Amino acid sequence: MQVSQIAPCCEPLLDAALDEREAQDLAAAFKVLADPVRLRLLSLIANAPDGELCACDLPALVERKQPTVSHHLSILADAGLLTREQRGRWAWFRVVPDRLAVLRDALAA
Amino acid sequence: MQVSQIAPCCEPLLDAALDEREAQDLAAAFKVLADPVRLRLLSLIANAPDGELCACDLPALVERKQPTVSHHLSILADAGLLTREQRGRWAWFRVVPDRLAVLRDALAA
DNA sequence: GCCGATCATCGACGGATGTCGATACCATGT
DNA sequence: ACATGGTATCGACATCCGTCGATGATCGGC
Repeated sequence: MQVSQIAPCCEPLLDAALDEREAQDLAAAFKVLADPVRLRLLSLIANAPDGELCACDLPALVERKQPTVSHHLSILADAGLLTREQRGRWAWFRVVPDRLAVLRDALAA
Repeated sequence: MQVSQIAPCCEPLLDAALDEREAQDLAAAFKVLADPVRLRLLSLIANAPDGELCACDLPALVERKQPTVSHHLSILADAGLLTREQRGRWAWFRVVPDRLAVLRDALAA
């Protein structure tokens, strides 16, 4: 999906008109959130017992096959919304709340 | 694009795990924002002198042809992010900040 | 060193989406 | 009534994206 790290790119939408590059960056960021599987992965990981979840459990939780889940986790991690930590055979993921805050600020009044 | 009105659908992402329907609704809402032309239209209209802009000026401002702009305006209006008012031959658009607030709340900590 | 398990990557397929020319619709002014 | 001009709709096209089977890479245990 060609994702780059979500970063503060511009004033809030309602405070100043976006130029073309700012609009592209912000749209790319929202595109990451514009998929129901990715939203569920984010919320499942954020609400997991210790704030982290093993990739091995996720295909069953979101009802998708393993390559599909891996694909979505990559997109979320590339955007900086998740961190990935390899522990033995297993990959553990945590959310990075600051990245969501960037998008929230773009929608501020 | 099959858009329905943006409405509060769920607890903030980080506060509770989304079920499948909530995730679909929220993803559909973010999909509306996941396009650079639509983001520019929103910010241009929000920052216009009287908070409104005539559709006739928009193709030049966003550098797209008239059918393309009309298409994006329809998507934004269907989502409830814009209101459309016909005045004579011209269509005037205003933003509905409350709808953006719904999405901002979904990203709250 | 081999095997099994976990996860990423590749390739292919189908459906969704952005774009725009052509056209239809509708309100206004002559 | 007609012509004009702004806007929405239609149809077509190219591209993008989600999905998953097959495969590859890597790690731990036997």
